[in-house]
Amino acid sequence: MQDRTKNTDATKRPRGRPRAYEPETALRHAADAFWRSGYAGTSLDDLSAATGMNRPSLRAAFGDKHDIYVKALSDYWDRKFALMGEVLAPGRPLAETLLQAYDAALGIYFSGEGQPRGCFVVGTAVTEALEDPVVREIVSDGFIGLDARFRDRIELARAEGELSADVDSDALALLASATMHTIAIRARAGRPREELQALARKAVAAICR
Amino acid sequence: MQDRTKNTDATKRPRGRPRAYEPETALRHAADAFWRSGYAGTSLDDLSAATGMNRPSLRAAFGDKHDIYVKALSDYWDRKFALMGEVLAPGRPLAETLLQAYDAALGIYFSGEGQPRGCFVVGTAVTEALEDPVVREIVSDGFIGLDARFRDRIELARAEGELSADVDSDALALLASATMHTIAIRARAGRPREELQALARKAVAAICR
DNA sequence: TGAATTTTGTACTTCATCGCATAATATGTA
DNA sequence: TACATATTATGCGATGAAGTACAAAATTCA
Repeated sequence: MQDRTKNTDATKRPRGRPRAYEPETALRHAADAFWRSGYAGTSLDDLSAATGMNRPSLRAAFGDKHDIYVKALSDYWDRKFALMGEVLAPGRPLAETLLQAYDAALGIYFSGEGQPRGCFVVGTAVTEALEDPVVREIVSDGFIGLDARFRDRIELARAEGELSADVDSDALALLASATMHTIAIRARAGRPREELQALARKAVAAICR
Repeated sequence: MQDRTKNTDATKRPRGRPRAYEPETALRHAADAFWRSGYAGTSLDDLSAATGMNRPSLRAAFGDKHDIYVKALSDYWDRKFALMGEVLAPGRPLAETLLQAYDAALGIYFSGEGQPRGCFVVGTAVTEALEDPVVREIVSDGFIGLDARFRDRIELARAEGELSADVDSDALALLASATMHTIAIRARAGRPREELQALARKAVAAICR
C-alpha cells in the first residue's frame, strides 16, 4: 500500500506543489474582468488581480490572453445554452416560456456585483468578432444555435395549435432572438431592469399575438 | 484695400500655417479606425495612421483619444438619424418603409472597404458604455430616439388604418428596434448581407402581419 | 530524509502607448 | 523683408503591457 499521510483527500493528487486556485472559479473571475472592460480593455495585470493568480500561473493554466478569452467565451455560451435549454423546455404556454427566457437572461445580464453588465457576447465578443476569426465563429455559431432553439420551441407551439397555423416559425424565432439581443444591448447601455422586463412583456405579447 | 496675393480663395483664411487636412474627413477616418478595432483596441498611432495626421495635430484638432471617440460617435448618430429621418418619412406602406430602413442600415453596416463592419454603436460603443458614463448616455439616448422614430411611424400607420386598431404601437416599435439591433450584431459577426436582408423581410412580415 | 515534480512569486527585458516639449514650416501682416 | 501666428513634424520621457527566466515553495514518491 502507498503512504497517504499528506493526502487526506480521497482523490489522488498530482505530484508537485498544489495549485493555489480552482481553475473553474479562476476562469470565472477572469471572465468577470473581460465582461467589465472588454477584450482589448483588459490587461493581463487586470486578469491577474481578478483571479489572484500571477501572470506566469495564468499562462501555465490557460495560455495567453486570447486563449483565456476564448475559454471564457465558450464557457459563457455553455452556461447560457444550458439555461435556455431548461427554460425553453415544453410543457407550458409559449408566452410564459418566452417571458421566462428573457427573465433568465436578465438574471445573467444583471449578475454583476452592484452594477449591471449586459451579455458577455453582445457586450464584448461582438466588438472583437470583426477582426478575430476564432471569436467570430464562436459568436456566429452561438447566435445561430439560439435561433434554432427559439424556432423549435415556437414551431412546437404552432404544431400544437397554440399559434395560428399560418404563422412563420422562423420569422417569430428571429423576433424572439432579436428581442434577446436588444435586451442585452440595452442592459449594457444602462437601462434599468424593470424597463427591460416591461420591454420583454410587450415583445412577447406582440410575438404571440 | 488688403493685399490678397497669397490667398486666392474667396474665403478669408486664418493667420498661420494652413491645415494639411479637412477636419471632417479626418474625423471620419478616425471613426473608421475605431469602427474596426473598437475604442480600447485603437491607439493614437492607429488614429494617426488612419488620418494622416501626427499625434500633436490630432490632439490640437480634436483633443485626446476619448474626445475623438465621442466626436466620432456623435457624428455617427447624427448621420444615422438623418438617414432614418429620410427613410421613415410618411407616404409609403409601412412594410415597405421598414424594409427600406433596414436596407439603409445595411448600407452603413457594409460600408467598409472590402469587409463588413456592423453598426458603430452596437459594435464599439456598447462595450465601452458600461464603464464610460459619457458614452453610455450618448448610446442610451440614441436608442431611445430610434425607438421613438419607429413608434411614431408605426402609430401613424395604425391611425391611418394600415394596421389593425388594437395593435400596440410601442410593442411593434420595440420589435422594429430589436430587428435593427439584431441585424447590427449579426453583421459584425460576419453573417452575409443577403442573409440579413432575408431576415429583415421575415421580421417586417411578422411585425406588419 | 532526500530526490523528483509542479506551481508560485519576483524580476527582468522588450515593446507599445501616451503626453508633451521643441524645432521646423507655411502662411498672413506690416 | 521682417515679424507674428498657427500648424506640422520630430523626438524624448514616463508609464503600461506582455512574455519569460529563475529561484523559492509545497507537495509526492522512494
